[in-house]
Amino acid sequence: MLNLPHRIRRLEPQSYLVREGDRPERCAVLLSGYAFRHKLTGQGARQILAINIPGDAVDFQNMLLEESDHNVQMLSRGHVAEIPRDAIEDLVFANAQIGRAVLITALVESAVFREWTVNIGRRDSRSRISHLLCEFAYRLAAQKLVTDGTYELPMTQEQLADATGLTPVHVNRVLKGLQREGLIERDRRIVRFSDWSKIRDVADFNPRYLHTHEPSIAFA
Amino acid sequence: MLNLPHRIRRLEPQSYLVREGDRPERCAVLLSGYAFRHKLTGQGARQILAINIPGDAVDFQNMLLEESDHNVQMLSRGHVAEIPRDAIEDLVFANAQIGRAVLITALVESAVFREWTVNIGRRDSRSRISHLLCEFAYRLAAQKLVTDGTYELPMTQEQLADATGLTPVHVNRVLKGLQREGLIERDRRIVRFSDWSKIRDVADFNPRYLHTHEPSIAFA
DNA sequence: CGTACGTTTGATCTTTCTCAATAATGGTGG
DNA sequence: CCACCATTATTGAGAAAGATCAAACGTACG
Repeated sequence: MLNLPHRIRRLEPQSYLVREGDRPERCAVLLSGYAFRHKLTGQGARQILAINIPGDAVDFQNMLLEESDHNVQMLSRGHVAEIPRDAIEDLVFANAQIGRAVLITALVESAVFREWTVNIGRRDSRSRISHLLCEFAYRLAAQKLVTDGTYELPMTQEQLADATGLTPVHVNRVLKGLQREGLIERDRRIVRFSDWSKIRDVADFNPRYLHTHEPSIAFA
Repeated sequence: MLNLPHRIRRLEPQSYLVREGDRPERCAVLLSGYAFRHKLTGQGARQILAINIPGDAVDFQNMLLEESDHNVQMLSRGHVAEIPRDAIEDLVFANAQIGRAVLITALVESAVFREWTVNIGRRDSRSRISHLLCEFAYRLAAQKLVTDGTYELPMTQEQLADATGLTPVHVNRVLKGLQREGLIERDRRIVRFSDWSKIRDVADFNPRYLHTHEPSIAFA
């Protein structure tokens, strides 16, 4: 895909890749750094919908539609390659191999949205936060971004709250609880699982929805 | 799409169209009746993820993946046309027009998943239930299934609860409340909005995420 | 080295859940 | 058509998870 014409851009934390209401004109591929999708309610509450990690194509979701229905913002500093909408569209519809790959990517992200709905709708705060930590670990591991069972979670507790439908205060209490129970270790934004099978059980985490072919080695 | 080889089936309420873990072998198009997607947690709680109405193709979401990550079940009696996976795949990748249409359909459903996450994560029970009622009305209206501002919502209060992340008891209290406030009228499963603009405001409902080109006449 | 942002903690309040009982409804077989 | 049964809806009382409010504490960076 990076054989297409593209432009590399360096982005600061909080900068917008997509704004709700925009007409999508390009698709960014995250080369480094993290991004997040979110939406605001009429009352100004924010719901974070997904976290994107390096390697993710950030705007298949909006690309073929007339206007974007949510925002995408950088979580950390990073780089993206921006490819014009037309170039991607031509490629996707000209080449069945690539078309299939793009469609599958979009469907897998859709599966992740569904799992988040389950997480927020039907798990208590402890499972809910653990689930987010597990998903993130698992996806990072697939990109070889986990070392010694340790990874960086570049989110503030307020962002974690907006991703899980909780308040920052409650997120803090739950994280401390998980720590007290010996399920996780934390230092700033660094997270380490003491025992993968325990946290996985607390989280009710089943990676089927990620549709990864081979289980990542770190978390079998 | 119905020019492809297909088989019409009549389905009873509660019958499964897709089970989590299945390898998708066909794609069903709903001709009549309603269906719903759902997932169960390890503790047996159910989260309903989406409602499908006549005209929806029920399994673009799983079709290209190795195994289904959620269940699809009939809500009411109805008919589906089942098209073999291979036939659809060939068509989608051979014909760019159709490929584009299928991709857009999948992306719009994805947008609906996102809005449900916002609804469950960041709206209180009153807005949340109202939002579901508004979305349903709006989508039905687009299919000309609303008459005199009245439509059938073929869901039990338990199903409404599983769709909104609430309990059936609370759903009941909220519905009664909306009724007492004069926002909705109900008779069995029939719902009528006394004043569309009022319920829309309570629901914080903005149809942008449905990506319908023309607003449905009933609810402009 | 101060200032803004993020984290932590305590006290209190509210929404929603849980448990339990009763009432209404719809479908079925006789 | 009617009586019966299972499912669904409704209501009340009490409990609990998580929210809110408020303050203090850390820490990173300019």
